[in-house]
Amino acid sequence: MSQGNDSQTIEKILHVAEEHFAVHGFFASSLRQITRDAEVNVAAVHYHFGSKEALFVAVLNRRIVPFVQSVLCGLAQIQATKQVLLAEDVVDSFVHACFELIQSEDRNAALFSKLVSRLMLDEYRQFRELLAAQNENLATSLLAAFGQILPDLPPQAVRWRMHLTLSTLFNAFAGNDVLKALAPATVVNAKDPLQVARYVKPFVVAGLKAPI
Amino acid sequence: MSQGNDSQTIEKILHVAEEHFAVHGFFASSLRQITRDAEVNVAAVHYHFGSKEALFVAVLNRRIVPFVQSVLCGLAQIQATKQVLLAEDVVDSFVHACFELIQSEDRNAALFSKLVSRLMLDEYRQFRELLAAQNENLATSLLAAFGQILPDLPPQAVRWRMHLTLSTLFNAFAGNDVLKALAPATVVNAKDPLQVARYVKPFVVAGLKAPI
DNA sequence: GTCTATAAGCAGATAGAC
DNA sequence: GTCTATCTGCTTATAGAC
Repeated sequence: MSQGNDSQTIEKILHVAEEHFAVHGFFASSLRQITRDAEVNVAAVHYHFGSKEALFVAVLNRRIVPFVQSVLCGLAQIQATKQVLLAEDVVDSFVHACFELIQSEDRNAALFSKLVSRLMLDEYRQFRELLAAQNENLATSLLAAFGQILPDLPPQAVRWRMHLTLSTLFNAFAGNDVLKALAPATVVNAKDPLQVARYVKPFVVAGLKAPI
Repeated sequence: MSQGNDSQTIEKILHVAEEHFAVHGFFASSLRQITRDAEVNVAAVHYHFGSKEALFVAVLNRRIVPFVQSVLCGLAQIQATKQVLLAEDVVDSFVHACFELIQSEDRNAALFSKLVSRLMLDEYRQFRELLAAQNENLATSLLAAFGQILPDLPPQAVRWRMHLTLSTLFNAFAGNDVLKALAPATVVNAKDPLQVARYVKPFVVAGLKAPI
């Protein structure tokens, strides 16, 4: 019990760092700005986490475990009550997991999608390896589920449908907006998760069930 | 005619900078690395472009103008021969424009999708404004085209379908791969544009035509 | 137009007092 | 566990010789 109020410090750092990493990315975020906003000392990051990279991994790991569990639980529940798994079911369990993050008390939990979008885009190899190690379960279970809902497609096509579905969902919930880059006048409200869910669900479900 | 071989220098800088910005992002790229790889002097960037930000804008502008023209020409051609515009037509004209970049002599042209993906994700406000000014034509024409192929949907839903379609297409051609982040074993070959086109086209066409 | 040298600042990381 | 002070290195940008 030799610790002081370090858990507060750790939480404050994780909270602010998550925001900075999600909004500005890993390289554009600086520990100095993060610790200033979190109102902790600069040295605290190195004391508690060891390095900037280790802090980034900690930020990701805090969200990914509950997220994966949420998706897998949702899938298991549906599979227990239904005999035939539908495309809608898989998409719903994923969307539901996103909403659990969004409606969490910790409002920054909603930034998880944006962090995952960054992992897709950037060349964070060292981080990917860490994540991949933790998520073989999710990928295996999801792939099995996608195989069930698309029994007529060859394995390669099933993987592509899964890839496109997850990319589209993560990017949609990340609140990214192409139209904003192309023409601000025609913008949609990509930041509102209720809107996102309403419009993205029919889109990916239809994409999943598309004929070959 | 007082210029020496400056056009070569400018081209070399643009070429290497595009690669660095697309792969590592704006902030993680440094002018020193870019000029080292381009085998030009560090000061050349400031002499020819003025600043790192101005270089980034120049890199984007070099691709966006021909891309927009390509999409709009494709659309106009289809509209000239057909009376009824289909979802497939709009997707095809977009995919075709991506392929023109990919099959260009300048192999780095293919990185354009990755750059746009970054613009969606990152908070490059100053760059967005510059791009938006140049692309009102594209957005207006595309929105009209999407309205034609989805006559039964309310305007809000049409904007969302367009948003989801363009996001999915740009991200797909960017070669990003969620599965790689989640589980390397189940990976698809997201870097091969032929594969991308083959699997993304039916996906987004079905998403576009989804019932409400 | 190209180059060197240098300015001015911020980054991550660490040592050591308290 | 917290803090200050500092080290080392890299960044963008510029001034001025050639």
